[in-house]
Amino acid sequence: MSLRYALLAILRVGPLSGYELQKQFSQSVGHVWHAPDSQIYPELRKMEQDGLIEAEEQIRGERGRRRLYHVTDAGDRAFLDWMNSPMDYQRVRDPAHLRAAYLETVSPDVAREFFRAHIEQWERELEQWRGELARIESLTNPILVRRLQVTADEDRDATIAFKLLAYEGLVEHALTETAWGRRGLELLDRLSRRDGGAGSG
Amino acid sequence: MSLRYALLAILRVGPLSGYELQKQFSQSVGHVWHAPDSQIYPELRKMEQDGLIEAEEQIRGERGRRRLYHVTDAGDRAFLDWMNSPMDYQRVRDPAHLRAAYLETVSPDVAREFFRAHIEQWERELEQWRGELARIESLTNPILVRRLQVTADEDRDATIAFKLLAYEGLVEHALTETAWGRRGLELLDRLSRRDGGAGSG
DNA sequence: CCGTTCATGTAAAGAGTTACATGATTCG
DNA sequence: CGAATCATGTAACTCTTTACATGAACGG
Repeated sequence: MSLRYALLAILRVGPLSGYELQKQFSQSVGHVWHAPDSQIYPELRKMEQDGLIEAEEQIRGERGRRRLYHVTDAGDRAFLDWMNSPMDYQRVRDPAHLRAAYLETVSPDVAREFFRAHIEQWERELEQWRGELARIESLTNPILVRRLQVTADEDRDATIAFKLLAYEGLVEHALTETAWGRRGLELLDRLSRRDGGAGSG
Repeated sequence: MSLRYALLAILRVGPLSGYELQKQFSQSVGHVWHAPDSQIYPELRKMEQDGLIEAEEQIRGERGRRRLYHVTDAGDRAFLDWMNSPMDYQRVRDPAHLRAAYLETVSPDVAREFFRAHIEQWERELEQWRGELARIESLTNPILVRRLQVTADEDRDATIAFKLLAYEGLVEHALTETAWGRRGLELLDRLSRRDGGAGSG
């Protein structure tokens, strides 16, 4: 149910069309909460039905149309209610660590490839999140800039600080994963040395 | 789609009923991949239809029945195929970090409670995983023991080593999260000192 | 006979993924 | 006129959650 609140978080700063929202989304919150356009458009419609947002239908050219959404008071309240409610943590579901626990069933090469891919995957995420951190620090993230324009002076530091903290947490997670992947590769080295060196005789 | 393979991983060691499977599951793999019984029973039926497992229906008492499942050759192949296929990583979807990025919209007390709950949540997971690590090291995990009984001598070290590595990775993740939560609390302290101390004047 | 454990599910709804589908505007 | 971008969805499917539902065997 977080998609709705992720969308509200962005829309609260100012009105956007579904298309713009989707773009902004994939650049900012999308790094924390991915959603494809096929999920965003229907969700916006549902939010409109629930009275959380309202659309201003605009005409582009002869037949083109564009729905500019803005948050209603009810939507604002819904967002703040969510922010003030306790988190419900989902149970852990970690396919990579699940698979890692059974790597003795595959060849060393496949196991090695598994860890290599794991490291690569998390290095990609790392890059994304570090990029986002840099854009927050340098105030070049357009959404953040727009947000700061509607934020009281004394709240600006906190606004930036929380965003930095959030992305730092993600970066730390990614670093934990890449480090783990490298330990996996080291384990494979040890196991192959043992097999290759002393052998069973 | 990992549930199916998590179930196969356990069943491969030896036949179990849905009920036993569910118990074992919640004790071992369930720490990495949670599934409630209402998901396990139907999945077993589907796996049976797909020919990955077979049931031996047993009668208990007058009307009680019990389906003892075992993995077929096709099921064994399916598991190994999965293990040998590349992982498909899901996009990140992290409600806690999403929320953290917007904590400036709530009171310091609520923000503090958020981080406290985050630390508590991950300390619970930490405890689970450390317990599992201990049970692997001391060979008191019944599934692992059964597995080792059907494992060739020279593969036992690797079997244990991969399981240790998997749970160590989860432990490290949990530690990263608790550390992040504590940094969140420190940030709140700094922000409140600044507001309380210097104020805006 | 009563509580615990064993035992197996169904039904409905919600969340997310993937593939498909369409068309307008704008810039060169 | 063609390509890129703007713009908005639907449909089908899979996965997961939550709530509901039932009853037998066994130990005391």
